[in-house]
Amino acid sequence: MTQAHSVTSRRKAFNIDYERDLNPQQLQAVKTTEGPVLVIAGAGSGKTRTLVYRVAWLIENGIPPESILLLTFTRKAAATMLQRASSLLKRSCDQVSGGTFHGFAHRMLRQYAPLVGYPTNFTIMDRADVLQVLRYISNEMGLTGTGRRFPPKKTMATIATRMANRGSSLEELLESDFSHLEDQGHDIAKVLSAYATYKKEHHLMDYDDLLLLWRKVLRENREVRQNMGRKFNYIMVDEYQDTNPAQAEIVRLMACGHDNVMVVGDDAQSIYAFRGASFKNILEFPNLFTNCSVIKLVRNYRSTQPNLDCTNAIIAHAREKFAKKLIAHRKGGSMPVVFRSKDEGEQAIFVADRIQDFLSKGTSPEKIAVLFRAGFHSYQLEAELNRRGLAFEKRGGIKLVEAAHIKDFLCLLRLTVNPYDPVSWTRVLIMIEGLGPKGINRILTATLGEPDPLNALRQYKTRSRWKNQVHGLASMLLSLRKETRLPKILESIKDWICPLVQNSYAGDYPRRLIELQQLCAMADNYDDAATMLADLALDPPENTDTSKKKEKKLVLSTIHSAKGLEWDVVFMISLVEGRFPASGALKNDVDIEEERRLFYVGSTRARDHIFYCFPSLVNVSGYGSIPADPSRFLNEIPAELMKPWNPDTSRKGHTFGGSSRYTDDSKIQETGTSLGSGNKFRPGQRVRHPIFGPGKVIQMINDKKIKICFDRMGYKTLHMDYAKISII
DNA sequence: TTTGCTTATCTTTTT
DNA sequence: GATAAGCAAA
Repeated sequence: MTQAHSVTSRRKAFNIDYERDLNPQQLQAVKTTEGPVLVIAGAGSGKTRTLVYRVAWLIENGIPPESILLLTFTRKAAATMLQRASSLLKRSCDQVSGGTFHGFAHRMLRQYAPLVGYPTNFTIMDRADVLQVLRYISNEMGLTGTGRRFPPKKTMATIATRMANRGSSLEELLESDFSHLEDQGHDIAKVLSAYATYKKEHHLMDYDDLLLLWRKVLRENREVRQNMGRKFNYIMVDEYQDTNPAQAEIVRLMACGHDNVMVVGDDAQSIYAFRGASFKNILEFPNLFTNCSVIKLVRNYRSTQPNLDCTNAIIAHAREKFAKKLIAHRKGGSMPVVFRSKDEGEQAIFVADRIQDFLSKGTSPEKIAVLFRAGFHSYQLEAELNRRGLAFEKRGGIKLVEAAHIKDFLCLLRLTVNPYDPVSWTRVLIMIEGLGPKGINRILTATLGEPDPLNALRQYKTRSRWKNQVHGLASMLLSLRKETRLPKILESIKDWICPLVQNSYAGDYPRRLIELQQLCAMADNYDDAATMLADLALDPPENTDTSKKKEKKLVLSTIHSAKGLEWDVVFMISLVEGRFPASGALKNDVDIEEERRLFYVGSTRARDHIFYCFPSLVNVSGYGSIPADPSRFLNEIPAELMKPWNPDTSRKGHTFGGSSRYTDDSKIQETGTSLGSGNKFRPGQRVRHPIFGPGKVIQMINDKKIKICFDRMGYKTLHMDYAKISII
């Protein structure tokens, strides 16, 4: 190794007892001084602990903290680990670099972007911005008029991001994932290329650009690589199973010259395929780094054996065999509970009842979590909890920065960094009364092409009534050019925007004002606007409910946002086909496999108690209550490994009966079919199914059976007594 | 041209 | 149950 630091000097200086706190495998990982290491760590196996101790160990042995880089899935995860390391060492670990791939890439690009033809004053577009730009471009190209069925902008965004993250070509991608769009490939390609040009012209980057451009810098500049290699001697990556090929290559390039890379992850917990990640990446690691040592952590310190028996059963059904069986370190434990409810309302009541049980028995609220597949699955439960006055914190829901007035504010701030950003201009200008899309378009075409858009706007000639306001805006932004103190900048922006916010959100102006003040208060943590904006875009704070009390709350979370966390009590709700596995995943096996891993991730979050809940009827908007089958994943767990909720103590009636599996007896027939049995359907007709979405009738097989080709799922034969099919 | 109103649509998951 | 698109009126 080239840049080794002496590792023998100051042993035992801090008296951490590694042997006592870690098992032999963890110890081996912690004490590896050089070369690549792959740590395959099962759920609850103490991988965070391993990383924390490794940071401590390296520092204790004389490795300068600033030469350690810790990449994690969220910024918070990095911060937590460094905090724990600090308390072990009894000294600050602040100098250790930590954060997310995107955040790190952003930091680097602010320095190196010119090497790939970008200015350093670029701004980051969030997802909503991307959608807006894509819509704008499709409109400009005349692809969205009535009668033309161009893929919705969401699909376009998905196509773009998958191409970027997987590194596949448009043709490959359309063939594999979007076969119904193949004949529109030409138009899609045109939009995508216009999108790329647009971003470059206006100094904008989306999330994927951060990664790809940073990779490009590394690929093309030997000096930068060597710099990185010298600067960061030890690189650690957590949740490596959720990285994509681009990120893997970035790691490879940054480890230039020393190969001191340790990646930690669990192939069975890979749940970000939609973002280009694949569990195969983690298995590829030894090919990327030769002489890589592989360490496996299989002992589970979190859960009890009855719980792990279930999770082992779930993952045993995976097509790819993850040769890992979790063995509980803790003794005892109770069996997972299954509860069938009549509908979602009853499910909410059940969960709320149980939560109150636990609370009254002394469990503190922050040790309880309710997990679900998608954000909206918890709506009914949220209502029920509110009714009972139980405070909760929802993760993976609407973020503070997604609120309209916050966005307005941030767009204004973005303009101080990048005055070429039309997305922000549009958002800001539309606030001015009397100024609409057409007017804005005229302004932007006249000013954005100029070398100095702000001055151009200051001198923009018009006789419209909004003239003064627009000029005032330009003057305000111009005056901020000389201001380097971030708090002052935010203050000016707030002064400008407050009257307008008051105007357009008259009802809850006070609340919004408080949130804006909170935002301004965040300025203390940052040196400049660009850093603050990047941080907010890449790691948005959850909506803090404006009550600044640090009250301990129970958690409602999507499973994705629950990654890496644990609770004493976990409820998994709405475990029915179409919800979990999600309807969009029913079409192919690969997606089902990912759903299964997701189910596995959810189940392994529980320390002591887990409740699997499923309603017999689910609400699908526009269709009312429709019958739903229990999730296939529940059926994959042998019945004897779970116990039904004891009907005696539950409210009444609707618990599932006896030992029978949750199959067809559950089909509850509500109000019959939507359209009766008459031959209302004809081949060629466009129809819609509440779960499968839109499709085309292929054939009426007989009175009761119909064959439909769904846009998203392909061919299905449905029974008309059960399926609620409507004409569109 | 803007704005206000009505109607349709659709809900994975996230850096 | 939010939000975008579509249409009529100011």
